[in-house]
Amino acid sequence: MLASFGPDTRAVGGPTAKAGPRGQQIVEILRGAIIAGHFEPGERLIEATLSGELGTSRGPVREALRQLENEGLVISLPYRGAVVLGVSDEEVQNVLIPIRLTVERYSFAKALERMTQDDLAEVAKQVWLMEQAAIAGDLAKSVEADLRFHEIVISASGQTHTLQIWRSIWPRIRAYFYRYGRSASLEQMAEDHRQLLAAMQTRDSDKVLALLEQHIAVPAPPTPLRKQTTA
Amino acid sequence: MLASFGPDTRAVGGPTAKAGPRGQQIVEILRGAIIAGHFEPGERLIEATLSGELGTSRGPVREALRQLENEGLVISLPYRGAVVLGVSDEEVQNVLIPIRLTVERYSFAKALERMTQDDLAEVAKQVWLMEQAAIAGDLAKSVEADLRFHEIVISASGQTHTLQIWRSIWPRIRAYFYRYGRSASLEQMAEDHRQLLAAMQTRDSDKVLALLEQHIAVPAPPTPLRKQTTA
DNA sequence: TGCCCGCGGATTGTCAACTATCTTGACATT
DNA sequence: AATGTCAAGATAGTTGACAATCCGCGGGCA
Repeated sequence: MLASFGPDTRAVGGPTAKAGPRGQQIVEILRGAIIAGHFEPGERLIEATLSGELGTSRGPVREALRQLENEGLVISLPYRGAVVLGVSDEEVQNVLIPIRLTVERYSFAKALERMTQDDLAEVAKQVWLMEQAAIAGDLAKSVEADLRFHEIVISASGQTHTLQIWRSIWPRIRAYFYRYGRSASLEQMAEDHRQLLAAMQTRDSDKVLALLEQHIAVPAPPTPLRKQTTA
Repeated sequence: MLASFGPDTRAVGGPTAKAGPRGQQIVEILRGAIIAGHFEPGERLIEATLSGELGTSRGPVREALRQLENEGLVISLPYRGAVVLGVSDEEVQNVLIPIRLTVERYSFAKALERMTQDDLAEVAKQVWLMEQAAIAGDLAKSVEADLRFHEIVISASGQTHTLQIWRSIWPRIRAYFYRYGRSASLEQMAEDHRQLLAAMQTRDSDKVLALLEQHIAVPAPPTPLRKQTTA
């Protein structure tokens, strides 16, 4: 056990992780801890232990582990507990990122026809937040705005499965970049999204898709330093 | 409620669906019922009702609904229950099938380097079962062998996330083809897999990938008869 | 008439205790 | 020395009762 849950434990997912109608908070706490590297790949997560540390019963913890399993951050072995999964360079390059591209290409194209001015305003808000976070050097807030930017657009496309798949892919990619610090600069990130937003405002489909590919395509080639296996 | 669960209710997933260390059977029963169309898209699934009909408590049913949610067959609304999801032609063509292609291309290429003779023998067994099922006109058995064929190969590739993603994509595609009867003939299906197996035995990567694309690519263009929405 | 408010039913969310199953290690057997 | 067997501990799986939440509906009020 590498992580500790004090009262100051924060999910990466939100500014005030306290919000949440149920023990969904637990999902965010655990996801944050895994993505931030407070758990090592291969580490075991035991329901009873976690529920004790989080001050709740096993029910919500159980549910949280199920969701993390769907997000690919954890795998649960019957009567053995859940173990934290790693992500290999290879799978990110060959599977996760191509899938993300497929999902987002379709979503953005679809969303261009359907987004209202209000939707675009909401997207613009995230870009602004991202710029502020970049100036402040706040990685967590940048990532949060990034997440929302894409989720707003994909939601606007109105395609249930597409959104659901995106939500199951994104945390793994995020964990990968967090763990190996392979992110572009915050400024570059904000700039990418600003251009994307500008193109969306003009409803220029070709331009949007070109920017999108560029944005999602992996910023740096994999450096085969560690032989990272998935367990 | 359109479905009834008698003692003869069978999951599509296996010959003897009784097997299973836990109420995982419930997942298979419900998945089978949804895919077979015993539930209409939009129909509500209530934990208490299902647990009563299935002769168990709400816990296992709850867990089953979570898994079905990951497989995209169901979506669960807090304090409102779970509802059965539909799949649109558009999402299948533009998202689900491209993702399946990405996953399987990578898996087959990877598996070619790693599969043992025993693995290939197990694949050959599925082809044989598929041929027998085709002769007998047994759709369920054909699909079962199809499932295993691909799962064996993807497992052999040893990529955790890839396998997990495939398992979350496949049920939706299966539900789509079941609902709209868009499958190729059983004979054609068996033939596809026989050729695939033959190419794999020669470790001819180009040939395998070419056959794979052909096999997965949608057999017929979507007929825009019903405006099928996802809920 | 039209709108706000609160009450009641329906449904999931949470909990603590109980049960089934697996894993591990010690010990006997060959 | 290798292997089979059993018991104890650890862990998830299951259950039934209770709490929290949401939604619709009907009555009161301007």
